Amino acid sequence: MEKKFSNRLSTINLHYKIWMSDEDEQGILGDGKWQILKLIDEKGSMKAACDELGYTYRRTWGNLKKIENFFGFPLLEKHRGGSEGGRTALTPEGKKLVKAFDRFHASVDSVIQKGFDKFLQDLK
Amino acid sequence: MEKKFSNRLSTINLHYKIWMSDEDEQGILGDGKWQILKLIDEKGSMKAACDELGYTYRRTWGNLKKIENFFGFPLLEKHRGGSEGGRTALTPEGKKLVKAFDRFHASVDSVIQKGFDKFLQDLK
DNA sequence: TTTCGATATGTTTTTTCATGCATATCCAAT
DNA sequence: ATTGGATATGCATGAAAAAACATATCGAAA
Repeated sequence: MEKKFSNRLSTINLHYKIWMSDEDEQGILGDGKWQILKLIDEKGSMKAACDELGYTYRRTWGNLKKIENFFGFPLLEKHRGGSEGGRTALTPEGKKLVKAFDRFHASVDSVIQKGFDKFLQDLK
Repeated sequence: MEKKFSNRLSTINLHYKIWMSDEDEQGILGDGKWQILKLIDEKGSMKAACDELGYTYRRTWGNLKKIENFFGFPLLEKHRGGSEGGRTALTPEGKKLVKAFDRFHASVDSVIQKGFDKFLQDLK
C-alpha cells in the first residue's frame, strides 16, 4: 500500500542539543554557552555578542558566571572602563575549551544529520 | 605544569537530546516521547509507563496527542474499561516509528560518546 | 449490575526562567 | 576632572511549561 508517514515527512525539522553538567546536574557548558563564548571572543565584547544573538546581557552574564565557578578559574578576561566602556576576550583556557567543543561538534554533526536522513528513509 | 581542567573533569556528565519538530517548531517526536512510547508498549499501559518514568499522566497524554495529531493517524491503540481499567499498545505505525528512532539513536549514540571522551582528553 | 482501575480532559497552582528595570562600578580618552 | 559605554549585580515582573488537582467515562470480570 501507500507510505503512511510520507505525507508530512518533508516538513519535519531535526534539532539536537549537547551539553554537560556537574554532579548536581547544573549545566556547565552546552551549545548556548559555546556559541556565546565564541562570539564574545570574536567581537571582543559581551554586550555586542549578546545583542547579536538576541540574548539579554543579564542572562548571559549569569550563565557564564556558572561555568567559571565550576572550573574555578576564568575563561574570560573582562575589563571595565575606558572610553569604550570595556572589553572581554577569552583566556587561553577559554580558547582551549571552545576549541575542544568545536572539535566535538564537528565530529558528531554530520553523523547525526545522516542518521536523521536515514530515519526519514526508514519511515517511507 | 599542571592540567588546568583536570581537577573536576571526571565529574562532568554528558547530556544530549534529539528531537523533531513541525514547521511551527512544535515538538513532534524526541527522546522523551520515544522512551515513553517504548515503555507503554512494553507495559501495555500508559499509566504504568508514566509511573515508571516519573511523568505525570496528564502531561504524557497531552504530548502523545500532539504527535498523533501531526501524523494524522493513531500510534497508540487505547482501550478503556474492564476490570483492569484499560490498556494501551502501539499500532503497527507506532512500532515502525519507534523502531526507526531506535536505529537513529543506535547510529549516533556511540559516536557522541566517543566525541565526548575525546573532548575530555583534549582538555587534559 | 456493581466495581475497579485506566483512559480522557478541563482547571488551577507551582515552578522555572527569562526578561525588564534599576543602579553601581570602572577607567581610557578627551 | 568629566564622561560614555561596557561590565557587574540585585530585584521585581511576566510568560510558558510542568505539576497538581479534580472529575468524568468506560467496560470486562466478578
